[in-house]
Amino acid sequence: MRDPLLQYPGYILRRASTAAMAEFASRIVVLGLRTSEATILQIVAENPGISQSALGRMLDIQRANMTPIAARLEARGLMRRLPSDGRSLGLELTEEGHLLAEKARAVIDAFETDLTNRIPPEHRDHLMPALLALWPSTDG
Amino acid sequence: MRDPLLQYPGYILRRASTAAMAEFASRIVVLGLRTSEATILQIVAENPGISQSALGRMLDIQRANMTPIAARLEARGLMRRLPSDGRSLGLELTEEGHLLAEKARAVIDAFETDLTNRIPPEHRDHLMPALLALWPSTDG
DNA sequence: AAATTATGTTATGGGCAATAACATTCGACA
DNA sequence: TGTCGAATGTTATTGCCCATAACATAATTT
Repeated sequence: MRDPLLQYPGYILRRASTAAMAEFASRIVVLGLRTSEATILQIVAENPGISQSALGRMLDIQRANMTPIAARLEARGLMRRLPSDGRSLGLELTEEGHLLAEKARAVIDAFETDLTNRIPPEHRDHLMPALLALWPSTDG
Repeated sequence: MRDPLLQYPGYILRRASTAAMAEFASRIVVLGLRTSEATILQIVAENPGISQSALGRMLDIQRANMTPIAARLEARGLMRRLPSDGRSLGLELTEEGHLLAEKARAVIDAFETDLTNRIPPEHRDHLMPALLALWPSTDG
């Protein structure tokens, strides 16, 4: 019963991420949100007027996949989509959206704190820079 | 255009993992394998006779999801499923399965080496223990 | 012997990502 | 100014991975 892949950082990264994402999903679903939706609320709250495309580029979500997410948030009354030029849609949260974004932020904060506390202190400060080095950010 | 979540390790973990998994998938697909299949070939090669259930427990893949994966690998002539009790199926690779597992292993090695090389040396040794601490391994 | 647990299977659905094709609009440039 | 390429949003479709429920069968426990 030996796992020959346990020595590999990419493999551990995948396993750890899957587990963490599942845990977060179970925490955020109580607000009626998916992971992607909770993230988008945070970004739009911080960047009012951002276009769907720009949002997608920040989050590595393609235009085609952003459309139904944004439409869903708008249909729930959490977000407005205002034409900025003739082709772009500028996004901003409604009052209700801001309230839910704040609640989501609290869930995120609690989750991230728990996660951080699980890391042995001597490794804690190294995780972020190591992960950021793996992640070919937006400029790929 | 500011991402307020960039300070959070769980968020970075998700983004980095998604990107890394996509890169690996694109490398392994040239062997006609999915990520999960490549992993399973490695585990079964190292643990001949392991049951579907035990394999699933090692990989956090549920029985119900293991069935079609194992059936597919068997149908491709890469793996045999031999009844060990009346209810368990013991897994072992065919000759062809071993050959493909070795090729997959080479792809994995190259990928993991590339990944490791991206990490600044001073952070390199901290990534694995930090991730392992996040990952509630098998004993939950 | 009976009750519980374990294994494998089938069916079904959700979430996230990728691709192709399309219509519209903006911008660059001759 | 008119044209052409690029950008934006949309629809439709597909694939991969994970989750749950229900079931039949076999092993284990009591």
